[in-house]
Parts: sequence; C-alpha cells; structure tokens
Amino acid sequence: MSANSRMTTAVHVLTWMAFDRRGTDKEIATSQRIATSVNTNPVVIRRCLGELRDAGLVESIRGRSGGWVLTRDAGEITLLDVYRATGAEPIFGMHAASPDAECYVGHGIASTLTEVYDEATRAMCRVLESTTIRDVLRGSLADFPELREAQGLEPAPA
Amino acid sequence: MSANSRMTTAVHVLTWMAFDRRGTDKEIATSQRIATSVNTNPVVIRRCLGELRDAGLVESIRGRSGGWVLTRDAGEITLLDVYRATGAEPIFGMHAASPDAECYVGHGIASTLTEVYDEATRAMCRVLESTTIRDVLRGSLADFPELREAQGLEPAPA
DNA sequence: TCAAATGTAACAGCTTGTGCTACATTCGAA
DNA sequence: TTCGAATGTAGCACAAGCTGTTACATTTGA
Repeated sequence: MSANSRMTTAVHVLTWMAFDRRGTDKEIATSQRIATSVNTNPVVIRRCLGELRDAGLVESIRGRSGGWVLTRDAGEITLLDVYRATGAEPIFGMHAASPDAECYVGHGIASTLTEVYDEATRAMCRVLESTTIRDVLRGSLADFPELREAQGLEPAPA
Repeated sequence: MSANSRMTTAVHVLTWMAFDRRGTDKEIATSQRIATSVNTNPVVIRRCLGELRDAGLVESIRGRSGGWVLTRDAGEITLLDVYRATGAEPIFGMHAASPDAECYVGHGIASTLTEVYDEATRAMCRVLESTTIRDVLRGSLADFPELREAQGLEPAPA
C-alpha cells in the first residue's frame, strides 16, 4: 500500500465519470456506482469527490436522484489539476528537526535544497499538465477500439 | 514531519562530509559529529550512512578511530544518486485494491497511469541529476564567501 | 587490555492512509 | 406529506512508515 494513491483514485473517479457520461443509460454518477469500479467503499469515493469539488472539478447534487457531475469536458482537466486538488504532500520533506544553525553547512542547506526540490517538482508538474483525463480514458480503452470510437476518441498516437 | 525527509538527511550528511574533508583539523567523520550538525541521533545517521554505503557513495571504517569517508569527489555525486540510494517510495502509488477488471475503465487504467507516472518521475530525476553535492555545498556557504573560497568553490552562477 | 567507533535489533510515539459504521441532512418522487 | 435514496461528516480500528531512543554485540587502533 503505497504512499500517495489518493491521486490515482481521483484520476480513476474522473475517468470513470467521463466514460459514464456518454454511456447509453443516462444514470447520474453516484458514489456507490463509482466505488464498484474502483473497488472500494463509497465513503472513500465521497471523500475524494469532496476534494475534487473544492477544486471546482466536479459538482455534487444532494437529495434523492442526486450524484456527481463533471464541471468541464474531460479534455479540459489535466492531471496537474487533479494533483493539486488532492492536496498532495511535498515530494521532498525537509529535516524533521532544524539543523544546527551554528554549523556552516546546517545554516544554509535548507534554502539551497528548497530551490532544487522546487525545480524538480515543477518539472514533474509540467508532465502532469500535458496529460488530460480524456487522454487517460483513451489509453484505458486501448483494448476496446469499438468503445473508444463510441466515445469519440481518436486512436492513441504512436 | 513530512513524508520523505530521509533524502534531505542524506544530502545533509554528504554535504557535511564534503565540507569537513577540507577542514583544518583532519579528524575523520563520525556518526556522532555528523549527528550534531543534522541535530538528530547518531543511530539515525548510521542508518542513513548504511544506505549510502550500499549504494557505493561512502565507505565505513570500523573499530577505534573509525568513521566514514566519501568514495568520490563531491562534484561526482548527484542528487539522483542520493535519491536512488535512499530507496525512495514511488511518488505516485497505485490503487490500494485492484480495480474492477470487468469495468472497462478499471481494466486498462493502471497501465495507462503507470506510463504517465514514469514519465513525470523521469522528468524529476533529470533535475536531480543536474545538481551535485558540490553544488549544494556552494549554495549552503553562500553567506560565507571566505569559507566558500577556502573550499575552492567558485561563486554561485547568477 | 581498553576505549571508541560501527552494526543492528527492538521498542515507543507520532502521523498518514484506508476501510468501515453510524447518523444527520437533503430533496425528488410517489 | 411521507419516504427512500443520495450526499456530508464524524469517529473508530487497523496497518504502515519515520523518527528517536536504548541496549548491546562487534571490531580494531592506541
């Protein structure tokens, strides 16, 4: 059970919603139905969707026949949006205890490392930004060309 | 207390060793002395150094007047070497439970996400590879030009 | 022979993620 | 107007990982 699978769950949820949106039966997406695909508990899905709603990616509808809807097209949601929405921890953590300030190395290392860590994180974020939920859906349906076409998705680039 | 501060501790340890190496007193680096700068327990430092030794970055000398030495110049140790040595968890975790394979989305999403995650991780690693322990030492000593020069380090680039 | 160092096991305390139950709230449909 | 189905949220148990610490075996130079 790895550290940050919340991101993966959130991407799965959004991809499922994008897939379901164009399905034949026009049922609304509920936490119960999504939980079946992700293979987890509906409360876990609701917690996840709550974060996505706070970030403006989905909206919830309360009451009977309520559920969840995407607020924009799947091609307009990047994995960077999802990464930020799930409030990911910084990839690199600083010291647990402050280094000895009287040590020359301990005095300046934190700010130096922060610069490098920030740059590395930005490089990672640029990759996430280049992929959308629509891309993930296309990749996930690679084994089912007829479904992929029904969703209006072109084949994946070579 | 953030997730992965082991990396930060390891970089601090190596930077301190690079600094100490050219110091006036020719004492060998011991886990006790390093722990003072990092402000933690010597056992934590020994655990860290053990990982760095397994990766070939340092060597240990047992017995009285033993300690630790770098196996190569600080300019030849990149932060990517340290990242790998500390056995970092994958940045992105997969689902805790396997998704429903009968769901079209659940069937293919894992391999699709793995591709994107791998690419993002590679982008991050490229940045880490471009920085060495020598660079970190130079940055850490930015406030002490006379020490920086004594270490034979040019000023940081603008 | 002894002191100082590494090497390692074991444990407590803390934090985080996951999965679950329980229950209040909301609101469309009968 | 009532009822059922959904969201919203609190709270708990369990597992895992990191940190810090004590304790002790091992090694080896002085």
